Amino acid sequence: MAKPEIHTMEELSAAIGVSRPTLSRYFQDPTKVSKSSVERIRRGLERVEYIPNFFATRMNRKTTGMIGVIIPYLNDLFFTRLLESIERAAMRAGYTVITQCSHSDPEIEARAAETFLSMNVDGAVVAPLGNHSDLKVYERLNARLPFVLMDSRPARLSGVDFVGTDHIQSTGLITEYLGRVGGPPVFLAMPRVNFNALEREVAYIAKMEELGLEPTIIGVDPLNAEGHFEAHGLAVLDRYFSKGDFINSSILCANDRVAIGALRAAAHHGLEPGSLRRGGLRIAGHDDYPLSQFMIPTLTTVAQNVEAIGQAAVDRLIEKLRVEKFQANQTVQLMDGVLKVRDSA
Amino acid sequence: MAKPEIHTMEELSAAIGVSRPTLSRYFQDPTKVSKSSVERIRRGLERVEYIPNFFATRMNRKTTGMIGVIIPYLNDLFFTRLLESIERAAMRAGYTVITQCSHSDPEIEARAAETFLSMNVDGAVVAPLGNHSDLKVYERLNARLPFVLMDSRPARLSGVDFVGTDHIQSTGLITEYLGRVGGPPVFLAMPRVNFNALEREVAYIAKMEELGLEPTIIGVDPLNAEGHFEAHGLAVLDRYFSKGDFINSSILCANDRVAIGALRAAAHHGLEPGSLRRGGLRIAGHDDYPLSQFMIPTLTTVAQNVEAIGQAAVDRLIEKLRVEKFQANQTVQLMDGVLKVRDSA
DNA sequence: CTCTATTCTTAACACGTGTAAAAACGTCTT
DNA sequence: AAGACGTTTTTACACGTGTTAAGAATAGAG
Repeated sequence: MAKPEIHTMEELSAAIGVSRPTLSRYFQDPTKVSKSSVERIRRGLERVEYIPNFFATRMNRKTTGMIGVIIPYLNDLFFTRLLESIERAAMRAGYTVITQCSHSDPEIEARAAETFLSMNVDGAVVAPLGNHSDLKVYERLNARLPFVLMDSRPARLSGVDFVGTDHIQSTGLITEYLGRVGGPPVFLAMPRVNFNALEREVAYIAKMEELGLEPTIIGVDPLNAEGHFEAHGLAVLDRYFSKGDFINSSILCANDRVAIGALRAAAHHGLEPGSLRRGGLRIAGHDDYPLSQFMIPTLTTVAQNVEAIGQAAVDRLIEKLRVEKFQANQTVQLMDGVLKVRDSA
Repeated sequence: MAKPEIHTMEELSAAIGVSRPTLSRYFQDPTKVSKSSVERIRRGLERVEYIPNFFATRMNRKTTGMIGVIIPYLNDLFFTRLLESIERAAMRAGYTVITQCSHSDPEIEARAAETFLSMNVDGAVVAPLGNHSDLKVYERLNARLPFVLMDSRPARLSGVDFVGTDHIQSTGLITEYLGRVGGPPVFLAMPRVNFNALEREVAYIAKMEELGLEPTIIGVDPLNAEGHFEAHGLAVLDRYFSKGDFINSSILCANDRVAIGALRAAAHHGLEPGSLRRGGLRIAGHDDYPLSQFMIPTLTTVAQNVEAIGQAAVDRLIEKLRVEKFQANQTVQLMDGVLKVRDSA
């Protein structure tokens, strides 16, 4: 049962009687070798245990066929969906994805970038950490690799390609909806862990002013550690609801995870947010988090087109690494959000 | 501003006046080099852009310092928590984690295993895909690497280390609790995507028989594609509730995601699951999914000790790769679940 | 100042595969 | 049978770093 283990192409060449360069070509692209040889090699490999050494192959090829992806954290289904869509798109294009998670730590993010450089990845896609991440890391990657930022965009960074949601549009859309069907919406901010947090605040204010309404923002000061969005939404609204504030308001949460905390706060105070009764409490979110449709009540939100963002990021990356050094001008792709009207607002 | 880019140690050696072998030792372990040289190298590296080539270093070292991790899917916070705890544990021990996601596809899982072998990872931790995954993949990894399975354990696989939750204990715990505070619990199964699905069913039946109660299992036939646990729970209970079945039962869901769907089904039918009223509908889950505490009502469940499982898996792996070929006997570590009594049951 | 221990440099080979050039082989056409 | 063409083999060098052996340089102790 135990096939003999073979560790080098040289040995394999001796074992199955095909020259090493032919084997090398076979493993890179079987069509580069005549059918008769392919057959001989196939049969040989069945009798023997051999895998080409990953490092040795990558070291000598001009292209490694790998793209590096960095996401800020894993415990968020939004990012895992994004990651999945990127992996699928990359797989379709024949690339291998190496994922690194920065765990909300700029140092880890910087180290991951170095790893990508030292691995000669063909390109890199990064979802930035946030305000406290080191912009030099992105500039460095952008200067040395085909590089695309996604999801959230540092304000003070120029010349870097970006793919994400148009928050002016998406946040404006739901702000307008809330203003139309209920009272003027209040914005429940999220901890400013990334640049989208602020972008959505700004978009909300702009839309409110356009509608001639007075913007109100609550929950800016983070009460919790980063990344605990639900706990943040719960804590902020629990305080307000305890004082009787906002119990009849339309509340637009900066994202669905905050909104889930908000729904919990409402339930805790016996409030039933919903669009049915005019004038009552309404709660809405942003992102269309996978669980939002199962919340009680189901959560009204704006869906980000995650699949399109992942696909576009990979497409743009591949476009860049094809033209090699032509350094085309900066591309910024902003996808529209889609309103998902459910029961909560 | 732009430092000169240096691509090899040879060039670096010439540029900063330190011999190549000394540089090699410096990058592997700076303490292997005298303080004066360390200082000279440090200063040199500040004036120059250089990163050792990842592949060339890994190819020649006997140990790569990498451990491979395979998880079945990303869009589940249970697995991302597990992954995070493994990454933390590995980082503490000085190892780099390479993650691959099998996307519920045995072929991708097998390919990931091959990749790990060809990368000469020092060890591998795998959360199995499920019934349809190829056991030979695990046997192969186990024969060639320090290897640990986690989370879910194939029944017909021997001699492989395992770390996971003791489902007899955990499921027994909540079954007993439900039986004590309410009517005899019904078990809402989950699609049998992994071995835990069946283990929990069996554990439920065993405990029920121990308690002298009649076990009832519903939702075994999956109505949905794999991985859509919430939709499964919702669909199954929606059917039953529509007919008036189980509306006053204690329902133990195979995991929290199923339970979230179950809560949604209850809400849809105007039912309010909870422990307050005797004799009414109760819903409980398993896992302590991160969002369970924010559900409406908050979800009663059994917490898996994810942090301990990740840590134990890494510990065991490191233990194995220290003793190298001593092939110690099989180790099976089962962690206890902890009851989390909340509002839903 | 010499002796010894440490650390460094030099030189060389190793790892496993990519790749190029030239020679050898096979098959098909004429 | 000769020629043309495509494929394979042979041979050799390349990639960037690990690693070793021998000798040179340096430091500290006496």
